[in-house]
Amino acid sequence: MTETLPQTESVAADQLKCLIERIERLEEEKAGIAGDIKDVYAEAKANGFDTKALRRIVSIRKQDHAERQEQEAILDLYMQALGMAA
Amino acid sequence: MTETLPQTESVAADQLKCLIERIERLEEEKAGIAGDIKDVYAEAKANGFDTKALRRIVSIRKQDHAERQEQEAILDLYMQALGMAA
Amino acid sequence: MTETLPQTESVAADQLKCLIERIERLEEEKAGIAGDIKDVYAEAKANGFDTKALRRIVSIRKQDHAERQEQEAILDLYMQALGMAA
Amino acid sequence: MTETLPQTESVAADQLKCLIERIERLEEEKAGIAGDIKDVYAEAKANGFDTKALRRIVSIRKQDHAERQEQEAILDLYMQALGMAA
DNA sequence: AACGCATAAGTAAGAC
DNA sequence: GTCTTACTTATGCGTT
Repeated sequence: MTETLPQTESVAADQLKCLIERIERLEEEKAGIAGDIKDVYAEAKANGFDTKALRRIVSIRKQDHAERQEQEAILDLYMQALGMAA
Repeated sequence: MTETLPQTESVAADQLKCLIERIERLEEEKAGIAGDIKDVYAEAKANGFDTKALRRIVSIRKQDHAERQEQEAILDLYMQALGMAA
Repeated sequence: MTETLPQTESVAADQLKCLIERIERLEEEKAGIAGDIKDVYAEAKANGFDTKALRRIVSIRKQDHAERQEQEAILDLYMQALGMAA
Repeated sequence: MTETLPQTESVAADQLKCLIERIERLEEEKAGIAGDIKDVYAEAKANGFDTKALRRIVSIRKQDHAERQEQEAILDLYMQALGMAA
């Protein structure tokens, strides 16, 4: 990118470079945390816990209970209609 | 969990609770960063960049360049065999 | 691929071509069925059903109940430990 | 669903049941075909093909070739701007 | 026409 | 070492 090119192009290039660097930095951080999570599961396993069950609990707790039950209403209605009522 | 249960169980429960809380805290952080990444892509889009192409660049840069070209070779070979040579 | 190349190469190329064509044919079929499914949801919606709830029912029913409850045992144990018993 | 409920509800329930059964039947078919595809890849692998490259070829062929090159152009442009020109 | 969601593909890790 | 399973990414679809 030299001075023979229109300025707008080099500006866009700089902008692009900057965006990508920000993304890459953030992805690094994310990967670091993912590694930490893995470590916790490994530690749990080493202490005799079933990691598969662990993951399910985490997953279940993740569903926001408010929103979940909001949907539950419609769901229950349909399930009753099908004779699937719990 | 009352005093009628063996002590070892309550210890395990405490340990479990602790593990799960650590995981949940880390996952929150991870989700936060994922959100930040999304924001950067949104910003890029708002500035007229093609986010799909952006993602491809990030992805390409991620791959170890040596290993990348190794794959490219196999791919080219197959494509030639199919008469799909670029 | 001409007769100046070793025969084994052209054989491999034929084999490759054949494999790919089989895959492509199957993927076409699969896409056709996916389209049919979409149509059924559209029809359901046209009859006043909430497609989101519909999808959830289908999803719930998909989990093989036997295997699901098998896992449920461990899960319940852990949830009790956390004071999350339903 | 007994005669104490309004007739419209039981009609809706029947309709719903029917819709769900149709969806489930189609999803079964779809899963069957997905299995067939997996088998073809397995066969390819057994014959010494690199399945990863295979998948990429199938994927590439899927894209409308015109649209593909359109994307390639944008990508090249961005890569040049970053000094990543191949 | 653009946004977010939901499914589907591909990738990488863990179990047997 | 293979094979499944889980996670991540990507594409396409429905909605607004």
